[in-house]
Amino acid sequence: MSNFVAVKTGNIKNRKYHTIQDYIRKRIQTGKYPVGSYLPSENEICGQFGTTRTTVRKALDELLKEGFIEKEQGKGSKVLERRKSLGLLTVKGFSGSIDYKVKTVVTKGPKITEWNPVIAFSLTEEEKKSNCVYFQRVRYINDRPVVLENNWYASNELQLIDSDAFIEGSFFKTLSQNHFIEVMGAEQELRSIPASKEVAKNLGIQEGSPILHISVRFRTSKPGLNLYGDLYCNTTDYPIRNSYFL
Amino acid sequence: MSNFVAVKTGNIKNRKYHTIQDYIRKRIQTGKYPVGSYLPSENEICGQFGTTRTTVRKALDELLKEGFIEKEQGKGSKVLERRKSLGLLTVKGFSGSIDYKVKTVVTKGPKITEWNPVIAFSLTEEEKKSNCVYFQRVRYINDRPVVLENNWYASNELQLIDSDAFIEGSFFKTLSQNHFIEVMGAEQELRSIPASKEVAKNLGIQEGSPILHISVRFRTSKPGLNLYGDLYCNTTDYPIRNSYFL
DNA sequence: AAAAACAACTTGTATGTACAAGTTATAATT
DNA sequence: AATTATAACTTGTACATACAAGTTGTTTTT
Repeated sequence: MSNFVAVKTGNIKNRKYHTIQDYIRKRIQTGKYPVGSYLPSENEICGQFGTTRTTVRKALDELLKEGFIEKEQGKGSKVLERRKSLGLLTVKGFSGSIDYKVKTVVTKGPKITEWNPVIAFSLTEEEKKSNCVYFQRVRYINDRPVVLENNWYASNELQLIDSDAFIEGSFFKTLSQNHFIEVMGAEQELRSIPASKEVAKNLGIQEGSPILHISVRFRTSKPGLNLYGDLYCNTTDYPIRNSYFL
Repeated sequence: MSNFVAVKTGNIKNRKYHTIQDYIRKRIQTGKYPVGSYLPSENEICGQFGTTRTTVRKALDELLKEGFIEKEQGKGSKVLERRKSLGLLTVKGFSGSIDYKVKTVVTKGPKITEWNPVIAFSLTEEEKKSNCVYFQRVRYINDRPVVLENNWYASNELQLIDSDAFIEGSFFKTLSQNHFIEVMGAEQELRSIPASKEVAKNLGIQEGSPILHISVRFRTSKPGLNLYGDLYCNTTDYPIRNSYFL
C-alpha cells in the first residue's frame, strides 16, 4: 500500500481517491469493516496509502455520497447499513423494527428464461440479445404475505445465482458481498390496480382488491447490468415508505 | 464582495463556503442565474469573494448536492431545473413533456384552519401549537383529473399565501423565489385504496376504483417548517414515477 | 472556405500547511 | 471514588500551489 502511485492516464478509475474509495468499499462489502464500526482515521488512511488528507477526504466523501458511511466531527467515519440510506421504496414492516416478524420466501427459484413483456422499461440492445434470469419471491410480515415480487436481469451480465446461495436470503446483499455490485440508482413506476387472480391468490386477498403495483429498474455499479422488478403490494396493513434527505 | 472575511464563531452558517453557497443559491432562486445558464467560472467567483478555489469548489459541490447545478469539466456549472433532480414522486404526465396538456386547479384556496387528523405523520410540538394553512388542488393531464391533492403547513412558520400569488401556479416555485425556502427532503407513505365518494367525484371515476394514496411530509430549508400533503392519484393512464441516482 | 493546430479558458485531481471545532482518554484535583 | 482540567485525537474549514483533462475560441494551414 505504501508504494501506491497514481497513474495519470485519463481513466478516472486510476485516480488515487478512486482507488482508496474502492478499497474501503470492498472492505465494507466483505465485512472487514462491519456495519456500525468506525473506519481508520483520515490520518491513518493517509499513512496506509502514502497520500494527503485531501485525497483521503475526497474518497470518504464519495463513500458518504454512496451511502456507505456517515461522518461525525471528532469521532470518525461510521459504516452504515447501506440499504437504509437509499431513497428506495420499502415496506413499512421491513424497516428492521423489532416488532415485526419478517421473512421472504422464494416461490420460483432463479432460472434462465426469456424476457417477460410485462417489464415496464425498455431493454437495452445488449439486454435484448441475452436471455434473462428470473425468480419470484413473496415477502411476509407477521406471517401475512404482503409483497409478491418478480425479478429479472440479463444472464450474460451476471450468472444465475441459486437462491440457496442468497446471503441471509437477500439477493442484494449477495450482489454486494460476493460480486461487489451495488445499486446506484433506480427508476420506479407506481400504479394502483385491482388484484389479478394470481396476485390475489399469492397475497391471500380477494380478487379485485386495490393493489399497489411497482415496476422498478435498478441501475447498478456494474456497467450493462440492470435489475428489473415487478412488485405487487398489499398495503392494507403496511404502507410502502420512501424517504430521502439532501 | 472583495472585502469578505469569514467569521470563525463555530456557527457553520458563517463559514465562507456557506456564504458563497447561499449567495449563489439566492441568485438562482430569484432568476439572476436562470435555469440553463452557466454560473461564473470558479476563478471568477474566487475573484468576487476574495477566496481560494478550494472554498469556491466546496460551495459549488454543495449546490451540486442540493440539485441546483450540474458541472462539466472544461465547460462550467450549469443551473438545473431543481425539481427534476429530486427523488420525488411525480406524475408521469407532469414531466415537462411537450406531448401533454397539464394544468393545476386550486379547488380550495389557502385558508387558516385546524390540523386535519388524516395527516399520516405526527406533528411536532410547535406545529401542534399553531393553526395551519390548508389548500386543495386538482391536477389535470389532457383535461382529465389525475391527482387530488390536499396540503397543510403551520401558519406560524409561514404566512398564508394566496393562490393567486402562486408563481406560474406553483406553490413550491413561490416558496423558492419569494421566500428562499427549498425542499430538502421528504418522507412518503403509499397505499392502494378504493376511491371514496369525494375522491371519485373529483377524479371523475367510479367509487371504489383502485386509487394510489400518497401521504407526504416535505422537510424544508426553513427550520420548523414542514409541508404536509395527502394525494389521491388515478394511475390508470398516468403512473406515478420516481427515480434517483447516486 | 474548411480543416488542423494552437491558445485560452474551464473544471478535476493532488500536494502541502495551518487552524478550528468536536470527541475521547488521561491526568490532576477534590 | 468522583469531578474537573488537560492532552490527544478526530473531522471540518481555508489557504496556497501545481498539473491534468476537457471545452471553446482563435489562428494558421490547406
